[in-house]
Amino acid sequence: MTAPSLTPDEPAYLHGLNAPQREAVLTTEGPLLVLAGAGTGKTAALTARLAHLVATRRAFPSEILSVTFTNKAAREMRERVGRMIGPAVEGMPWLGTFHSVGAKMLRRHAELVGLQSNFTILDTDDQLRLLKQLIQVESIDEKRWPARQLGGLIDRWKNRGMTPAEVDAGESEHYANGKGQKLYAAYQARLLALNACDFGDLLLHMLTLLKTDREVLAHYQQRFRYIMVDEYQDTNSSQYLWLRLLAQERKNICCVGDDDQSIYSWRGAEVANILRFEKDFPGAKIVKLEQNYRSTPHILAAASGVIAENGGRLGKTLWTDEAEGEKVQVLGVWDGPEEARRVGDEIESHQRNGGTLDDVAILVRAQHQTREFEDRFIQIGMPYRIVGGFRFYERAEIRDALAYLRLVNQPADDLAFERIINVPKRGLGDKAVEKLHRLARAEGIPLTFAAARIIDTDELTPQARRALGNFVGDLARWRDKAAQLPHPELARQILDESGYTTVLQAERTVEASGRLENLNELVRAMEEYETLGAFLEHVSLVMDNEAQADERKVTIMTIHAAKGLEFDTVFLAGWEEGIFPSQRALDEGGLASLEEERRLAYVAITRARRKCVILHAANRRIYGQWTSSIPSRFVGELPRAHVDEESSMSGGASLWRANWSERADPFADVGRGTGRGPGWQRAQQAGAFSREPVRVVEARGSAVSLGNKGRDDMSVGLRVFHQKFGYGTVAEIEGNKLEIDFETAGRKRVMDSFVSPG
DNA sequence: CCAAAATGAATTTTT
DNA sequence: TTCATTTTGG
Repeated sequence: MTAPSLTPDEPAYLHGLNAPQREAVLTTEGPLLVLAGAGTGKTAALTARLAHLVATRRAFPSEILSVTFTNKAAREMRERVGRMIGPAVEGMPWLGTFHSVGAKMLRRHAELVGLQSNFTILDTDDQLRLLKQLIQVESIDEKRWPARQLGGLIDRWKNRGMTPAEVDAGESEHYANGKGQKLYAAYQARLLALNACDFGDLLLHMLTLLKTDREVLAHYQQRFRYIMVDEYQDTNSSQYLWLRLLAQERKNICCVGDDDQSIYSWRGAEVANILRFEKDFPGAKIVKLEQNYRSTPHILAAASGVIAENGGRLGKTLWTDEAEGEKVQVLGVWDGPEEARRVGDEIESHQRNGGTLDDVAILVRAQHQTREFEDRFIQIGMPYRIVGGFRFYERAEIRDALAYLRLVNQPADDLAFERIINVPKRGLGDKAVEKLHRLARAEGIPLTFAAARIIDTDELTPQARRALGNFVGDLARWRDKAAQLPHPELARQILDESGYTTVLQAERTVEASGRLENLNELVRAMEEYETLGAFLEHVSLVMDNEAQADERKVTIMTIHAAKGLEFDTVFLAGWEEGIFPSQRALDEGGLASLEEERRLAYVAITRARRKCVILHAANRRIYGQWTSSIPSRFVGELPRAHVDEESSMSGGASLWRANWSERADPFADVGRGTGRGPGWQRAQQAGAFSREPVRVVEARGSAVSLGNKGRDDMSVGLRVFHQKFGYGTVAEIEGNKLEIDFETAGRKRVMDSFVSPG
């Protein structure tokens, strides 16, 4: 990073920036699009620009809106800007994620959309439970029309900035024969009644407000002298419309992004937003950051070669001053376990050469691929860390604890109430809850109040009545205490008095003690927040759990999770047709999805600084079935000059390559049902495998038919063993169901998969 | 009401 | 195969 200084006394924030970066920083007025390739110093430019705006007094920190997608990105920017401009960064209230900024605005104007400013922010779990209730009310078969599907649909509508009124019949048709719109409307009404918002609402409500309320719009248009947007290629329509309205007046909007790294279209991101920036903002200036400070030329060339296959790009050419380095390695292996073994071996030799483990990452397409590595690494004692999966705030015990706090904070939070009414067990089951519901609905009051009322009647059994009475009493007491006690102390008392900790302590298992530990951590985390409300806001928006970067471990994660990160050595596993590109993506989205998968490949390769190893296996077990597979088409798209190929099977990967190039239409099986058809057949014909594949199974259906066929090692009179019921004799066989006379447990009907010949 | 048994689903997931 | 969720029977 050396660029000649423009002036000897130039400000510190320009140090080390190259010419295009400087241009991005110094272009303050008018619309600006910064196309920043992977590893080109985007954040450096962005933060310098912020510092520049403040240092040159073009705006007060409070007059700059800068939005990111992740809390991590926001935090990083805040820290870096802080280092440049000092404490003034404290006065940057509008630096944050789209959602946190949206929430902040919305709390100010909540009453204009029918909310109170202490509204609750629901997560996907709450959202789903709410939808299930509404679906039931409409007596729709939830089997046929899952709540998830409706949830996904509503999210998509919200991503596109559509309120229920804007959903037309065609759209509505996507759920339960046209009931989609009605349910969406009902859902929104219910949210208002609960004084709650889902993630989408944080933006959609604000968008509606900006569109309908001139005063509010004018206020923010005036306020934000400058707007900066990170990862612009990931914005959805609603975010785009929101930004466009806010920028309309002053037009000082700077968007930074990379169309080649757009990998979130399934979450509503519209690459089109970045592609048509110039049209949206006439007179826009475009700056390209193309000098890469991260990877070797071979790695860059490999990545560029793959991404070049995509159409409709804005187009950038990454280059670097770095020395050659190693070629990208492509490794063909026999099966999944061998893949894990090879990676393990490579990492061990990397260690022997003095390399450290936190320089190494294994990137996979889908979470389940991490298993194979986990198994192997446990075996060889390789320290690893799997990123993703369950996050702290998604754990059951944490969500339970939060539900108690939410309910104390906001009595109308019915979802929290339902979650914990019988947690820990109080003897308040479905029947009691149903009665409560009925009363609450009839009276139009929250469950908490309905509960207080119902205990004065004889609707419930005496037992349930007493339990509920206690619960209502507890809640009232906690609410009183909330005013006096520091909130971490309040939380501690709630957990004790509700019996939650007692139940866990009584369990005496490893898991239970882990949960208690988690709850302690939660209470500790609360101490950093002024109020209970502030803490709850943090939890609903900042659901990330930092920590544990201490030990030296190999990182295993999905490519999606790796975006924005970099490692010295990167292993890219499972580059096989059907896995990557994922069959499902191909089936559902055709060419557009294939291109997104290719961008994923590009993101994956560009994570590597010095060494990049791509692996593919010829055989893999998928959902318990052995399936043979051929290398990903992306392997074939790697420019040969920058790649070293090796195969643990005779024949070698070159045969697979030939195989791809001879195909006239590379998208021939896009959209095909199973994707297991022509691909593997061709691979076999081409003689790519030196041995017979273990077993080639017809795509689907076999699992089902096997399941019902029953097993052939069972016969009437046979003595068998069952994990739970012990020994017994088979009395009857009906498909895969057995009637067994157990020696101690008596006669039971069980599935044959639960017994073994004894 | 609860635990065991049966059933069903299984990319990616910044908030 | 392995998981989470729903159904069931005591």
